[in-house]
Amino acid sequence: MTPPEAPKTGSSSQGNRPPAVSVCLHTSGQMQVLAKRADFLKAARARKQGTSSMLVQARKRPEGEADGIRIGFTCSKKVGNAVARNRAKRRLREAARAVLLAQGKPGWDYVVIGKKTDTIARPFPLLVSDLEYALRKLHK
RNA sequence: GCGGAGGGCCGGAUGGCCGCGGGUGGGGCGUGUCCCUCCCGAGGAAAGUCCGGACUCCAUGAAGCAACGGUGCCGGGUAACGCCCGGGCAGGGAAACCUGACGGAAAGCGCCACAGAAAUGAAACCGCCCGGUCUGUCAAAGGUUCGCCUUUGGCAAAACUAGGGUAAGGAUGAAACGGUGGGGUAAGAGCCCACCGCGCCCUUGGCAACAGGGGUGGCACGGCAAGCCCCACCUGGAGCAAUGCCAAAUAGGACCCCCGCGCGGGCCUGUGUCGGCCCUGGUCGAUACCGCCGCUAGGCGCGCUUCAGCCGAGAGGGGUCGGGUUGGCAGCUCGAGCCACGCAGCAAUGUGUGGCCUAGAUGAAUGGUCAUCGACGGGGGCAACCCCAGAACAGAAUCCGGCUUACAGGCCCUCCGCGCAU
Repeated sequence: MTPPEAPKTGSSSQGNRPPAVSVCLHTSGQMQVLAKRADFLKAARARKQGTSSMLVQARKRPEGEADGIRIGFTCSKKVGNAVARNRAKRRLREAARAVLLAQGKPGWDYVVIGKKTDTIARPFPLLVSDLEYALRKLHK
C-alpha cells in the first residue's frame, strides 16, 4: 500500500521524496477513516484554514456519499524524520479526538496537515485551541 | 591516583487520568457488530539495503560445457557467507595492543609520470685505467765541428687519440642487474673471502600457512595483478507489491502470423453408404465420419548439449489492439527462537536438561497529558547550596545470520605504562 505523496512545494529539490505519514481514527461510529487518495485530493481542493501549528482542510460531502464525520491526517517528510512525523500526527490525532467529536459536523471530511516544528513544540492546550479556531472559520 | 588498550552491558524511572492495535474468555442482541474482563504491544541499531540464507514463482529433476559476476595466507566454526574464531607473515607502537583485497610477476601482454647517463634487451654517454703520438727530464752507449745529435731504457705531467679494459663512481628517483667490510687489480668487477640478503637442496617442528638448522650456488629473479590476465573455489533470475484462495465488477476478448493436422494401428454403445443371408425388420462383412485408446512427427528449461520426465495431433510458439488491475482471507510470525544451568573446546561454536511464547499493523497501532524523581548542561555563590532547562541516534512492515553507518550519557570486567604507600 503506497502512502500518498507529500504536497508539492517550491522547495522540493530532493529526488526521492518520502511518502507522508498519516493516521486515521477508529473511534466509535461517529468518526471514520479517510483511506482513499481521492478523498484527500478532494479535500485539498475545498476550504482550508491555516494556523501556526497546522493546516486544516474541510469539505462538505454531497448527499449519500458517506455518513458521519470522516477525518485524515497528513505529515509529509518536510515535518522531519519518521520519529518526528509519528509524534506530530499523534499529537494532532489527540487534539482532533478532543475537539472534533464535539464540534465536527456530520457529512463533512476533514484533513489535518502537520507543520515543521510547531506541531511538535506547541503546548497542547494551544494546539487544541488552534484546531477549534480553524473549525469555526471553516464552518462559516 | 593519572594516562592508555581490549571486551561486555544499559539506552531515563514511577504513578494517576484519557486513548490506540492485536488476542483469550464471557455477555447482549438487530448475527456482525457492541459491551465487559484479562494478557501482549518498537530497536541496538527497528536505519543503509551492502553480503549470506529460509520461503515463493519463473521452471520437473540430474550431469557436463560455456558466459557473467564474486572470493583469494593457513586451519577451524556455520544452514550459508565477502561473517566469526584461532594461527602465520608483514607493518606500526615503549607496552597492553592495533592495522592488512596477504594466491601467481622464470605463461603472456601492458605501464613505470617528473627527474635522471640509463626505468629492464642491457648497452650507449660522462668518468676511470692501459696503450699510442707529442713534449720535458734522467741514465747508459755511440757519434761529434765539443755547441750538441742519435739510439735504448726509466720517470713526469698537459693535450690529442679512429685502439683496448671497466661497470666501482655519475647530483635523480618510489624503485638503478644484491648490501657492508676486506683482499685483489693497470683500473676494476662475487674476481676471491667474511657477515647479511636472495635462490636451490636436505633436514627438524607443525594438519597447514610457516618457522628453526645445515649445505650449496655466486647473484641468476626490479616494481605494479587496486591495468589486462593466469590459477583455485563459489555462482540461474526475480522477489511477500513473491505466491495461493474467495467474492464483486468488467471482459466472457478480438484479429493476425509460424509449425502441424500423420498411421493400409486398435476398440465400439453410434450414424451413413454398399454387398451377402433370412425376409417389411434383423444379422454378418466392407468402407467413411464421430468418439475413445495407442504409436509417431512434434512440443515443454533463464545460454548450449545430453539423459530422465511430462504433453501429444491440436497442443505449442509469437505479434498487434482492447479491457481489467478493487475488497477480503491466507502467506504472517514457533523460529538456524529466547532464558538459566551443565558438559566438550584456547575460542568461534556445538550439545544436554529444564523453563518461556515475546508486536503483527496495512492512510499503517505501540500514544496524549499531568505529577514526582531525575543523567548531562547553563547561571549565581568562598562553600554547603540555590535557580533555569529537562534526555543521544532514531520508529517494525515476510523472517533469520552478518557487515556498515548514526549515537547524549552511564555501568562492569581484563590488561599495559607511570606515580604513591606497604
